[in-house]
Amino acid sequence: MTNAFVRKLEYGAALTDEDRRLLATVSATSRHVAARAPIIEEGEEPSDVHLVLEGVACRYKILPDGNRQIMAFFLPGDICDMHVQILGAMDHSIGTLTECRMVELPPEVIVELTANPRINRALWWASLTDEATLREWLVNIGQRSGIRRVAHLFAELLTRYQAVGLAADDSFPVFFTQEELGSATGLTTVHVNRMLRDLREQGLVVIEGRRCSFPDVAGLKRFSAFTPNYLHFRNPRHKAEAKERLI
Amino acid sequence: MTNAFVRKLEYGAALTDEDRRLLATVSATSRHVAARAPIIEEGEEPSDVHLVLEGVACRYKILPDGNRQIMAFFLPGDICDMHVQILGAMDHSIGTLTECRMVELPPEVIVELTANPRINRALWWASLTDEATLREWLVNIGQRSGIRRVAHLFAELLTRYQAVGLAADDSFPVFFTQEELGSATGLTTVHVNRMLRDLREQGLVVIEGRRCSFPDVAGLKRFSAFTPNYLHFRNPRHKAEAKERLI
DNA sequence: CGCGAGGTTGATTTGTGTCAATGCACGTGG
DNA sequence: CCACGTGCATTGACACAAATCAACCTCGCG
Repeated sequence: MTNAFVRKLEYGAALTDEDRRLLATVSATSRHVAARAPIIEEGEEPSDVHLVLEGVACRYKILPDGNRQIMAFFLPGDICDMHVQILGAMDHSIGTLTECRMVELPPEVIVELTANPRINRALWWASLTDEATLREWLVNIGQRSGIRRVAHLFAELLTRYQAVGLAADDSFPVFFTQEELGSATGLTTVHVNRMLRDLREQGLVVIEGRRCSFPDVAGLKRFSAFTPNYLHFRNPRHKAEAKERLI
Repeated sequence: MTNAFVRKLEYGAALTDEDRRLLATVSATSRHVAARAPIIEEGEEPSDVHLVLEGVACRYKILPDGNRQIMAFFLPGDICDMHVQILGAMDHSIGTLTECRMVELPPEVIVELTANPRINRALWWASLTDEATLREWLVNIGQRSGIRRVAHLFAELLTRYQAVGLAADDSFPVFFTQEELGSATGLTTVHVNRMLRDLREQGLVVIEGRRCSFPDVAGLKRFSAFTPNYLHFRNPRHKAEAKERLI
């Protein structure tokens, strides 16, 4: 009865069982999307809100010279384009990386969801953490060396996968090519390859089969100066209790 | 009776005279803030929403090694931290660059403003364009060479100053040091200095006295591949008319 | 008048990009 | 079932953009 979407929103508000049922209901009908398929493209006017239940999608822009910058990875539970319809034309594109199971929420459903104060708060929380993640990516690309950029991205991805219960063993699926990793970190494919070799030699990252695992998570986080505060994965019940204690 | 805040929100919704009066009223009481003064710091829990009427502030993060990444410039009319209170602790800091005239909007006023559907829409629009600007900064730092990064930033700043009626003559105040420009573009001070020299020699940027002006705006935009779509400065009245035509 | 913050310039180093070749795994069709 | 093609990973040689280090300049201001 639960899915990654519900599990993620738990961090945004203290949901009731009824809230969970509503969320499970609206995300019950999902469709399969092939790998590397477009979802919405720059210039289009979006109507439905998209949400990833399985697989990975991304937000990106393609420059005149053909280079692309990936601006976000959407893991299971993530909403791709909440609110963008207010702006009219899309200023970027969204597409899948792997095969995905996705949900399309029409405007009426969004209205229904936001009418519920706890769900509304949780959706807000999700939007705002997405933006905080974007800010951290800017810091990552703007200030860190290539190897630390890749390490930091991995630390973030692991933390996010764990938050929705999909990385209990400190590993997540290899949903990316090295070229895509480069597009996300502002590095070339060749350089990403070398940085991965260095990280492997340092015992921080192991890529085997279709899994990316981390034998020394603490070391990875230390090396990349990763602090999870920007992801705001604090249990909302604790928050509420903390507030009560103040009164 | 109008100020940069009202002028900016005009782009977000078709405001009525009454809306403008309300906006002017809530932003009537402003306070002076010194240059390089903190507004909110990472870790704090914000309550009021801050808004710049005159001068320039910025959003930034300081890394363990002391480097800082500037993630946004707040020009006159810009809101610094709408909605962040939902997340609890700030994951970044906000501070002034120049002397500023700022408004602090307490939660009750935000409630009053968002109760008005047009103003609510305009505030949403402002948040979403801020996020779009952040995305473009990521593209800028991730994909463009140093000189184009600086040029693109200038093209954006000029466009934004013009949108609030403060750059009729294709120039805006020099609100930054070269070090700050470097923190915003992910370059060192020394390199920013050289890029500015190159831009001057190419006739694209002139910095004289306290003004930064652009003798060849079209050339600047072409050189930096600047397209203003992500700023979403389309007059909402045109949008409404365009929709009517479709019906 | 002298000090300090910010700007400018040169010499040198280094991280990352570019170009090019090779390897490897996997799927497909003969 | 093998041969081939294709997409992705890997490696080396080299080029270049940007960082670093260091000195000096300029100008506003106490």
